[in-house]
Amino acid sequence: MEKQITKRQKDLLSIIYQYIQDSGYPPTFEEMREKLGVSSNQSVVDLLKKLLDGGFIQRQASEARSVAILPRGYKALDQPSLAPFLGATTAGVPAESIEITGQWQQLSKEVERSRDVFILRVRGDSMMNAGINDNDMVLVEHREHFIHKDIVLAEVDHEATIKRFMSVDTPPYLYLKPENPAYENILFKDNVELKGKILGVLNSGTLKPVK
Amino acid sequence: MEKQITKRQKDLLSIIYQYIQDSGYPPTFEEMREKLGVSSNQSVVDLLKKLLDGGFIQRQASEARSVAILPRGYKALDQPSLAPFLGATTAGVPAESIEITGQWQQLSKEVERSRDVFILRVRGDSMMNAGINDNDMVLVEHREHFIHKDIVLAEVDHEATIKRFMSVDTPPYLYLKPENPAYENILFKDNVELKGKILGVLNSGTLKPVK
DNA sequence: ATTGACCCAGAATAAATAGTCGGGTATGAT
DNA sequence: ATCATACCCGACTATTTATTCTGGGTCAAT
Repeated sequence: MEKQITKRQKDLLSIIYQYIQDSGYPPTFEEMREKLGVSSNQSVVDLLKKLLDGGFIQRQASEARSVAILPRGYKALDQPSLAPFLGATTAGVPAESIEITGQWQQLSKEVERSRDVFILRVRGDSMMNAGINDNDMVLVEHREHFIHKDIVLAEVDHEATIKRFMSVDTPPYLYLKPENPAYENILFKDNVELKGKILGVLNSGTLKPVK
Repeated sequence: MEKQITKRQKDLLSIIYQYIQDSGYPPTFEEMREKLGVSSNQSVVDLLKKLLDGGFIQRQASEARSVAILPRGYKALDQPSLAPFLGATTAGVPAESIEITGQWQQLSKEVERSRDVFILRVRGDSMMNAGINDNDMVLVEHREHFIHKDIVLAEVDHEATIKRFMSVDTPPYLYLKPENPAYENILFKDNVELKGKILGVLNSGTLKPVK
């Protein structure tokens, strides 16, 4: 059983989160102590230790303002994670043919928990029959699971590409299909990884869902 | 004429940006000095002063790791601005009826420079005939200028609301029109400010442009 | 009743960090 | 020529900040 966060730990975590939101950088021990409303910074030391052990935060010993909130910490706060996720998101997409131009991050817990979306610029015309053209910007959602006919961001031999995911009950069962007859299907081997689902195309101020 | 950023200043700005991306918090003078490849931290002091005067960064005197990059700094770097913009963006939208749930940020410089988009959750049904319903999430772009029939985010008496912007050549010339007969038109007086244009609705994983 | 998890007080110490002083060089404009 | 600007050097000081120490308290579970 995973260690649960306690009330007081959550207080501190929230203080750290708010401070970073407000100022752009983390608080000092003294500032945390003050906001916690205690008179000893030993309390801060103790609580930080717990948060650290619980995997809610990370920090560099002996370095000022070096605390950062980890994904688990954001989850404990029911807060969306913003900038800290950028690195993680883009790190998974070592694209040559696709240029990473931005990101968008999901938010409210009610609608779609753990939404994780980013934006790519498409290079190439392999999906033109699906309305995705060279130079288009597409909105991609990180996913683990896909269904038949999803348009997916795939990594083939460490090259990022966009194709339609096909799952049929005759051989070859699973393959990637370009929406352009000039290109060939791609069969699933261990060199194929699916990274996300294309939700829509962004162009000239409008957002068009893909089908 | 605005003060231009110099090569060396841009170097430092870039170092700060990268450091924050990597670690989640800003660097110390010493770290900046090292990355700049100089031997005196006076150099860092000088450069930071210039960046400060130029409006590229802000910081708290005598506080460790207190530097933050301002919008102008991001622009100088040709970088999209992420978290730092959240505060600025939301600050302009003191909404009661609309809950701010997130933001989406700027794309590539080539396509639409200075794009500035965020996400709201709609409260109320005054636009239901335009396909915008209670609880929907909408994508809003900050704008200064609007054309006839744009669906806009307006602030009326400091209350945020979404309506259709109407510009006709008979009185009352300019007004806001709800897409729901149960509501009344709103005429333009000095209590109305337009904040942005609604680009589309986000729901269950798809993005539907509004018309 | 005792233990351990959690939390707090008040201080002292050690280390990291920002800021200062008094220069120097090179470049381009007036 | 001299001035201003941008940038740099090296050593030093002042302040902020993290850490350690010594000693508590409560409360729930064993």
